[in-house]
This record gives sequence, structure tokens and C-alpha cells, in this order.
Amino acid sequence: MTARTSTESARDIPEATVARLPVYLRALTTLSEQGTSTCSSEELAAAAGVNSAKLRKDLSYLGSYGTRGVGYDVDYLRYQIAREIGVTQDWPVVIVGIGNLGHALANYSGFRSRGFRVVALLDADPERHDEVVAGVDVRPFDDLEQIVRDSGVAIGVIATPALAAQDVADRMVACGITSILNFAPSVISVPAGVDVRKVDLSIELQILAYHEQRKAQGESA
Amino acid sequence: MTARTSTESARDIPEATVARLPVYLRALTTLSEQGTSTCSSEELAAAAGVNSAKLRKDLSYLGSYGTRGVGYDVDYLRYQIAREIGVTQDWPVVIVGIGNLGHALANYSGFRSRGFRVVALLDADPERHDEVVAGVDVRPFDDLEQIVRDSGVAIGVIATPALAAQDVADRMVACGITSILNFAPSVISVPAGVDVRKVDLSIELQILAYHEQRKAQGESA
DNA sequence: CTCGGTTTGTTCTCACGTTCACAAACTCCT
DNA sequence: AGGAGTTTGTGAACGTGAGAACAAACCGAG
Repeated sequence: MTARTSTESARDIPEATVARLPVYLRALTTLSEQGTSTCSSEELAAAAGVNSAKLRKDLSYLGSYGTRGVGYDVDYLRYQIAREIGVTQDWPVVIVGIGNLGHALANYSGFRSRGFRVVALLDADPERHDEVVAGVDVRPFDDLEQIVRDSGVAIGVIATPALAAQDVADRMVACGITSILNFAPSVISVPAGVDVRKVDLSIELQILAYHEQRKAQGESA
Repeated sequence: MTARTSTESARDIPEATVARLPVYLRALTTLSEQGTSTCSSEELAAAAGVNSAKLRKDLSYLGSYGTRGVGYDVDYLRYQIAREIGVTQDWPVVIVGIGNLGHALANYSGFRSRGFRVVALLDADPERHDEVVAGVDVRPFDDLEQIVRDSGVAIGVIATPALAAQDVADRMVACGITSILNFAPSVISVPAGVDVRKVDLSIELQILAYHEQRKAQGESA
């Protein structure tokens, strides 16, 4: 028997689509807050900043949640996407490295509102251990094992300097963490089965600089 | 005459390649700091976390800067990539919205070290106008026009709440800013010719959650 | 019930990005 | 000088993603 749950989820959703689902989710939340109960693919696509054909194709991977001739029920579709992504459940998260960025992340409201709960803030520097950030007190990095075990944490966030990132990642993996969001400006390597995503603030600026330079060159030519 | 400068730059570099060039640049900087003077595509690819064939193809768009049988001169290649991206020059940048994230961005050392100079921090809230962050004092948002004019700013960073983002973007565009890095969790629309890149902290976490949920489903099946 | 108008879901085609595989080119050793 | 060993740069195959276009399905009016 290869039976699945009653709500059979599609087997393989393309990565590009997965990356856009959170955008649709946010657009739907905005529409819902504005009191919109129904929307067409055209409207939703505009709100999400994508092509309507692409939107429909993306949604088709999840199932058939629209009604032809009518459109989509905003709240229903929102729930379906949230369930598909997994943000209907609670995700305990640890943040390691409570510098400027760690502070910002700990205070970021967008996490909590999407099911992410910051259960611990860790830092290797003892001087930070008396601080309380966003209602959570900063604890020694060595508490990682215990926290992960007690709270069932699967997702870790690295906001340390570049040099510490690989060590932190190793310790996280050793504890059983299987998803890492890395803000440190360094490439970290992890064993297969562990997902790593990277956010590098300066890379995005450099990409803008490249295009900006191109525009300037075009003018002077 | 369609002549160009003596160092003729390749006409069109694929977007995917452009996005990776900053990664290579950082890897080369790390190698250089470690005292490495030469590296093969295999080594550099490992340091950057990509496939070596992809690395070589990416570099081939810039020109032929390696030596067959030997590899790449670290400092030479580093300079060539930096020049191609445009980070050999100075990029004045304005940051609007000095909340938690704005603080972190203003203090982020990765900007300055790559030619980005934060010339102004702006916030609409008068209570923040006496603050000094990272050596730059916070000024009223209405000073935007003057600052952009005086400093020749082409790149703006939005770190405001979602609701303010579109207004800020409109004002930036009106001032002549042509590249925007948007950290606010909202889709902003700008006229053609203006580049916008988005960084959304919670989207990355949601993508991780999706894969994490998948792993868990696989186990229980 | 039927018909016109609307919107989704899907198929098809094209463009882009990735990877393989190998010829060209370089160094070093004999 | 010549040949063995390395490594780059690139052509070609492959896979993934984007967009256009259209049939299927739904609503509402008459």
C-alpha cells in the first residue's frame, strides 16, 4: 500500500514554485485584510508581482482550488497554501549570534505571524548573557544541545560573523537540526539531508551595482 | 563607430551568472587573505559552493582570465570580477527606515568593504532624528531629495514597514534613484528602468519549513 | 434549458540554465 | 625538443522554467 493521507499532496512541486508560494500567501493575507473575499488569478498575480499564467500554473501544482468563471476564494486558497508550505503548524527556531542582525531577527514580527517561534537566542560572548531580547533571554551557545532536545527544534538561524558560521553549523547538525538559514557571509558545508539557505545582504547590493553600472555605461557610449 | 573602451566587457552576462559573481568575489577574497596566490577552478568552486563546470562557464562570460594547466591568479581574477560587478568604484547609498533592521544594515561592515558608502539614514519618525547610528546621524525623510542631489545617490535601501514601502519607493524614483533594495515585506511597483531587488527574511524560513515538512512526511509514511 | 461571457487548468513551445565531455593550451620533467 | 600530466574554455546534450494560447468548466440572464 502506497496510500497517503486523505488530502493527497502533489508529489513534486518545482523549486521555483515553492519559492513563490510564500509571496502568494502574503498577497492573499493582504487581500483578506482588505476585506476581499474572492479574487481572480489576474488580481492575485498583480498583488504578488508575477505573471498571471505563471500564478495559475504554480497553483495547479497544489491542486484545483479555484472555480472557473469566478476565481479563487481568498481565505480558502490562503489556507491551502499555508498548509502546503507548512506554516499552519508551529516551528520552533533557534537564533545563534545576537549582534545587530540577530537583534533585528529576534524582533522581526514576520516570523511569529507565520508560525515561527523563537525559542532561544544563543551567543558565545558571555557579556551578552544577561540581555533580554524580544522577551527571550540570551543564553550560552553551549546550551544548544539541551534546547534542541527539549523544544524539538528543527530549524536554526545563523547570524554570527563569517568565521564562526561553520562551527555553529556543525554543532547544529550534530544536535539534529536539519534546516539552516545562514546570514553569515560564508559558505557552509553540511551533510546530505540538511537544507541550507543563504541570505547575503551585500550580494543583493552588488547585483544592483552591476546593473547600475551597465545603465551608466549605456549613457556614456 | 560602435567602439567601446579598451577593456571590452562582454555584452550580455546571464542573470544567473551575475548573481553568483559576488559569491566568487568573496571566495577569492578569503583565499587571498589566507595567502593563496593561485587556485584551480575546482578549488574556487569548492570555496564558493558550486560546480566547477558552472564556475568556469560563468567566468568565461567575463573573458579568459585563467591559464590552462595552471589555474587562476587569485588577486588578478578578484580584480576582474570586482571591476565587472562595479564594486571597484564608490556607491553612495541611502537607507530609509531605521528600525531594528535599518540599524543592522547601517552597521553591516560588508557594505563598506565592497564600495558601498552609507551617506544618509532617513526616518519619518521625528523621535529618531537625534540618534546617531554607525557614525551617521538619522535625518528626516523629507531630506531625501537634497541628499540624493548632493551625493549623487543611485541606490536606495528600504527597511520600513510594509505600508510605507510603496510611498518611499515612489519618492526615491522621483528623486532619480534607479536601483532599490527592498527589505519591506511588500511588493512595490516602479517604472521601467528602475531595478528592484527584494530580500524577505520570512520567505526564506518558509521555504525551509516546506522542505522540513516534506522530510517529516516521508518518515511517517 | 440554452447561450454568451468569464476565468481556470493545462498543453505546447521557446528560452534559459546546468552539466558533461573534450579539444586547446600550458607546465614540467627527461 | 618532446611527451606526459593538468587545467581551462567551450560546444553540445539535457533538464527546468516561463509565457502564450486554448479547451473545459462555471455563472447568470433570458
